[in-house]
Amino acid sequence: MSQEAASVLLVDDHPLLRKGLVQLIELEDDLRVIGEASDGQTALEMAKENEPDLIVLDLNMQGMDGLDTLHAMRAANVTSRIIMLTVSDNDEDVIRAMTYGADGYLLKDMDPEQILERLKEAVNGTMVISEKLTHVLIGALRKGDNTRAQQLANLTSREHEILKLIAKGMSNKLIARELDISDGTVKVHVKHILKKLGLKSRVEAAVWMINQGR
Amino acid sequence: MSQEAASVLLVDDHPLLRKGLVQLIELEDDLRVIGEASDGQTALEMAKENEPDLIVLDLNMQGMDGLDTLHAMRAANVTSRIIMLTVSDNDEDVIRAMTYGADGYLLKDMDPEQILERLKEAVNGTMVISEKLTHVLIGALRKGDNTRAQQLANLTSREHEILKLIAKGMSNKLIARELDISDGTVKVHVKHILKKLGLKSRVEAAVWMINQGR
DNA sequence: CTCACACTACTACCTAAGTGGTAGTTTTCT
DNA sequence: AGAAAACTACCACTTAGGTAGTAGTGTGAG
Repeated sequence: MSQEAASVLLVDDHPLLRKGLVQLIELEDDLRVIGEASDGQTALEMAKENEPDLIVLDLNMQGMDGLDTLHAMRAANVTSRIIMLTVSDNDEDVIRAMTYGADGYLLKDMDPEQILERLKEAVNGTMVISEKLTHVLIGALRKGDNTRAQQLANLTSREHEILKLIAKGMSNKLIARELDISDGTVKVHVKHILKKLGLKSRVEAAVWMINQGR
Repeated sequence: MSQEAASVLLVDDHPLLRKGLVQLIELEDDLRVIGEASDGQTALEMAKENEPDLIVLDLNMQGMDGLDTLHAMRAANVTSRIIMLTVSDNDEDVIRAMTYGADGYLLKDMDPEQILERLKEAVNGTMVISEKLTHVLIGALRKGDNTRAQQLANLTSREHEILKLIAKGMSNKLIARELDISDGTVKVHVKHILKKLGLKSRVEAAVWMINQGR
């Protein structure tokens, strides 16, 4: 597939982890790190400019998180292969990442050798997922009735936004002020959120969000 | 201080991060990695056997977490310098780590060069703390009145019990049933909890508990 | 023993949260 | 263009949550 080394962009807000990845990747002649970013914005810019063959994207970043960044990149027609790398084996995250157009999802606690191998596979066009996570996808593909991930996926972006604020402990009034809408409207959204998630109160929603979401 | 290189034990459940650290440390002649562990148990055993000069300990590990490991090591009379390394700049964690006998507390999002420098300082006996975190300690040292950790310690066992149930998303009525008391009484406890923690609602309490507690 | 505190319970009151319905506007999909 | 869904807003209503004060019981410290 490649006469020359594939270009790789690393995105992670932990310099230490980037360091580990760089070292790992540079062992491989087929891969060459052409850039590093520690946040979503710069990652997006670099991706648009350089169109690397492969982007390794951390899910848990401050500010614009990994999913947002992924979303933004695909919206900006970045065609690079994008692999999510994360500590979390959270169901929601995996499924969202895949629906947002990720080409793979790897866990940081994998063996470095395995990670490297998967990255090479990814460049060659294979979908790569940690073994731990394949069952999640299988579950998600079972006719859409009760998967939590689907429940969450069914939330509108507004609802999701509000759910995140609830998970910060904010009251309807505060949320209303934050989003510049009436608190009655917030109540409507909260009602829908609770219904869609099958929960009984904002407290349950907050707990659910903190445990599942991010 | 040292004719020969100081021995270092790395403890982190992310191989990738360990890789980054190893590379970083091996740049330095003064430091030599003599072991790696991915969990608390083996870390403890290795620490007891080898008594390394320095132990770099991740806070967020599965199973026995970093604080537990630290605690266990000190209980086993491990005299090595122990530096906590973590993503979290959480107040509780910092204070707990220091009271449990950590010699330093560094954040993973620091510059690798800085981290390395701090590790060397630590070997030479200096207390090292990320700058971001010094203010936390200052706050904690201000006559013991308002530290979060102490606030939590000030909760009665009943209040703590109820706080945990709130953090599961339970309503006053459910909690009352669970504890076999009236829901009015639960309200009283909740009021006290909110007052002691300086929070405004059970939702904030739930969020706080989930984030701080464990 | 006495004092302090935790735990319990109750009343009364007020605010926040959640439900149900209607309805106008914008966005998105077809 | 037209249908469907999202977002907004309002009203009316019920329930849950939080505050304030009083008070009885039990327990542990001094």
